[in-house]
Amino acid sequence: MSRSSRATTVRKSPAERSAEIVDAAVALARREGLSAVKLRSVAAAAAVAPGLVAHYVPSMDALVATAFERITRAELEEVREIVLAASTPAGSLAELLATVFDGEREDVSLVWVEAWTLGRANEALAASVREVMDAWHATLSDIVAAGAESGDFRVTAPNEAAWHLLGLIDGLSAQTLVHWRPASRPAVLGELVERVLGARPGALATLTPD
Amino acid sequence: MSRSSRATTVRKSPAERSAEIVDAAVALARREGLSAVKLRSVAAAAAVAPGLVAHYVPSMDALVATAFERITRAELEEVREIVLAASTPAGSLAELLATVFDGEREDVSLVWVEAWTLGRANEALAASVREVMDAWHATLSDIVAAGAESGDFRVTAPNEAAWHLLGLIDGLSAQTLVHWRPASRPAVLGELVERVLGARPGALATLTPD
DNA sequence: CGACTTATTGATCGCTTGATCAACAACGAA
DNA sequence: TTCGTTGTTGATCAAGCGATCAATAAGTCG
Repeated sequence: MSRSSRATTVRKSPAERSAEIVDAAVALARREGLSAVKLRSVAAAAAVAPGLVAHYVPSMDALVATAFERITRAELEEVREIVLAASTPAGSLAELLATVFDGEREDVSLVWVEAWTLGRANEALAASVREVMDAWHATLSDIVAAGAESGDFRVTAPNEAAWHLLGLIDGLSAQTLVHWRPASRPAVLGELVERVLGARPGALATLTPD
Repeated sequence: MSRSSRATTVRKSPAERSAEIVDAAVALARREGLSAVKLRSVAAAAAVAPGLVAHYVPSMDALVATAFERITRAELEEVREIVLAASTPAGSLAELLATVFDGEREDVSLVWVEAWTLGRANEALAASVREVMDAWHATLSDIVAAGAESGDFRVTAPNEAAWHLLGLIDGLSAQTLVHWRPASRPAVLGELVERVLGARPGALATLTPD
């Protein structure tokens, strides 16, 4: 009864353990937000002593930035694949909006909104935020430009329209985060976006599957 | 040399002192954000002992919620007055957008974005957020509805269009907060909003004074 | 099997937070 | 002036944070 605890510890390779810790941080951030990524909570999630987390990570700020990057990059990649599967720019955009507003992305929305404020005290995070936002804008810009070229969209400034769309996506996501809006109404949203882009009415109608 | 300090304290009426403390919290939140509203920082800002802040306020969460409400209500009131001064719905909206995106509202944007996340752990704040968002939507909805009735706007769902506009405002504000976008380009923004509302091209042209 | 390397532990430090409370003193009343 | 009310102070508590580091033990190698 003297040497009570000290749960049988297993030694892993630094690479493996490091990956486990980052994975735990990512999972934690996805579940409870970036602000839940603490030294001790990550350690608990990775079933590891607090000191080990600090040992494998330069700082908690860096770990938070890494978690943000992993989560948001994965989301963007997912959306990109869906977009590429569509045959027309209008179809791409319809699928993109349907995906982003499918109501199952509150976790990622929370990560985004937290990142905007935490970035003020975490330079690494701020840099990541700018990076991923940039990538989002590029994706949207490509779609809008393609639609402008094909004639599906009638826009004079595809670049600015992409900003507009990104702002709209961010803003509506944040709104749903506050649980204050029942749920974005995709049908009306599609109609409004059609107008923004000068698309043929109904071009984004796939936003309402049925 | 024993009874060294104890800066000559002046006694004020509870009402006056309470107001000073709230004012200090509001000023602090406006300057450094809601997350800077701490027991000790507010005390310092009000030139008062930490204990006195706790004495006049039920909890720091409540004080943060109060500061949020004061700041955002004041902004909305300011915008409302500007809107009422315009003679047409299009003019109202043009003035509203010009005001909101005049580039001098980063302080309020920060307060909003922080409130969205802090609200998750501060029920009083969350309630205030929903309240003021509701008030914003009502203001926008009134303008859109008036424009629809006068024929200036061609919208089928004024209520939804107001959501759209509010989301856009919130999203673009958050973007500028990250300092990642040079500055929203009002000219293009106006054009895009005209499309959303089915307004005559140039109807919101006052967005670019010159 | 014993010795060495090193992954891992967990107590610990220093700091910040919100909150509490006994002691103090400013001001008006008597 | 003296007394009592009460506005005010600042030390203090408990909790939580990131980070550090001596001690420990798991795995490997001779």
